[in-house]
Amino acid sequence: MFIDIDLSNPKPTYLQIVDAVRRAIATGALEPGDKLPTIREVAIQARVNRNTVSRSYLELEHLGLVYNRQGSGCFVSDEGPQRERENRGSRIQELADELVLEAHLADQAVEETMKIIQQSAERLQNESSNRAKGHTNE
Amino acid sequence: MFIDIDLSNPKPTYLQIVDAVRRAIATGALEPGDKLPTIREVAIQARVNRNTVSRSYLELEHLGLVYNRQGSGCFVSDEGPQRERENRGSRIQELADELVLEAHLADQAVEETMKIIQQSAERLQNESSNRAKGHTNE
Amino acid sequence: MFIDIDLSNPKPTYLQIVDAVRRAIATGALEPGDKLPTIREVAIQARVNRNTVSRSYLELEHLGLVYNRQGSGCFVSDEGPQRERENRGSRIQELADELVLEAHLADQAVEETMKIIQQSAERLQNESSNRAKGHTNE
Amino acid sequence: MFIDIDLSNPKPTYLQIVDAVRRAIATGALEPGDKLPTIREVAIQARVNRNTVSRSYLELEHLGLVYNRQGSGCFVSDEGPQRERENRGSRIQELADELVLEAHLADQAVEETMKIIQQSAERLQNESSNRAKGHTNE
DNA sequence: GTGGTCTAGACCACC
DNA sequence: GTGGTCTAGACCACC
Repeated sequence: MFIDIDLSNPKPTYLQIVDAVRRAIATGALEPGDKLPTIREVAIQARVNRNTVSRSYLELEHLGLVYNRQGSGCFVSDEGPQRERENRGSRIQELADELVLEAHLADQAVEETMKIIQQSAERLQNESSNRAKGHTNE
Repeated sequence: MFIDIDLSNPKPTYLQIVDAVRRAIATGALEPGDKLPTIREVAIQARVNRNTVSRSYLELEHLGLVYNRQGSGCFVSDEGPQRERENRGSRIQELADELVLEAHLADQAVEETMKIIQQSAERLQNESSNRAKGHTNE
Repeated sequence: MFIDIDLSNPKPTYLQIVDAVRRAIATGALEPGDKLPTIREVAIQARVNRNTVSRSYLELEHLGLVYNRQGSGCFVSDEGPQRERENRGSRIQELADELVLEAHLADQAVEETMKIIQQSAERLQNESSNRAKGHTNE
Repeated sequence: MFIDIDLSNPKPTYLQIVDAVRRAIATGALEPGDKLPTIREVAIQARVNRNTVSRSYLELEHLGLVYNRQGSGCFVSDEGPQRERENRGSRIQELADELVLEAHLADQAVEETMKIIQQSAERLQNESSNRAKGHTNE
């Protein structure tokens, strides 16, 4: 699990780490019982302060996705993948509602919003395939 | 500029006021240099405490949309309309990107996401027309 | 009196106009009884909204430097130059105190602060002489 | 981090708290990811209302120095120390430029401005040492 | 009259 | 327990 921190991203660093782990759990890259990289390892790899990673792991524990065992590390909980699916469904609804509201306030037609979604999806598609190629060549 | 506070709305009161002003700036109802209603006026009209309105105006100042002048009032800044457009445009883009990412991680087809958007827009439409009827019957 | 608005300047536009007029009064370019350019003229020349200029003139009246006469225009008050001198003395003290405090908080030696003041003064000197040349060639 | 509120200081209490935290970040006493004392703790220690501290923490979040997490606490952001340096550096430059301009308009020689800075610095020095003695005698 | 600050006390959401 | 929001009421600075 490589975590790529984008400092220009307005999203706080610790949440970017949380998202990366959630994604790994959602896709099955991390399964129940799997050990996450140590805080120290993530800090070095992502070039952030250890405190920040510690904060991310605490957040993940609060979400019920992992459990931290002092001395041994951080592990994906048995309920992790299921919780992650549940969290995500309501998150999607929230985002959709807020997006529709903002678009409405900007006097944007629903069709225009749909177009932005479509373009965003294509961009994600391209990035994914590029990343796949990049990783192959590493 | 009439501000209608919806107490059943989970969005905090002070943010509902912020949104109302942002909308007025976005639509051109409020132009650079225009004076906003005084904090006391808004408090009475919207039936909220003066402190709550004060917090909204502070937030609007932090967004660079207005400036508050002790002894004179609150005025739309020259950069207000432009900032508002920028803020809103980038906010919509951010939301769309995050929505698409979450949908992708949930293995949701783009068509499904579109459907959720469509339903959310219809729900907003219904709420708006119900609110309009309510005002007519008052 | 040419007013040059710098939109990239964090200082609000209306305050930039206020400062320009104060400067003109301080230097004697505007004397008691002199008529200021009309709001409309300043708005066109400085490329800002008329509301903004209106706000600046109101502020100048509050400072006791000018008086606005509906239908005839805005004039420098008799007490203008003196009030301006008084305002400026206390303003300099305020700025010096805040500068020293910020420098202290940044662990900056007084000598370093002095150097910054010196450089700023030289920069102002250069700008002034350049502007003088520019105006000669106009 | 002990926060000493000076009730005789014209600077608002909530800004005195903001300054104390900024200082801690500037000096490295608080590092990215570090948890600030809770709002309740600061309120008790500094003998101010919880709302006042809450306002300070909100301001610090607007400055991009910390992030507040409901249920967890307030943490220094990864970009905190850098933002703090930038904010302070540009603030000092702004103040110096404005001071020099005001002094110039008042026909004040640079030497005179320097003297005012020097006196202000000595006054601050005396206040600090008096405050230090006060604490020793408590 | 205008916005700015502060307290006391309450209730809330998330944890 | 943590921060977030809100009210009621007070006093202030600047106007």
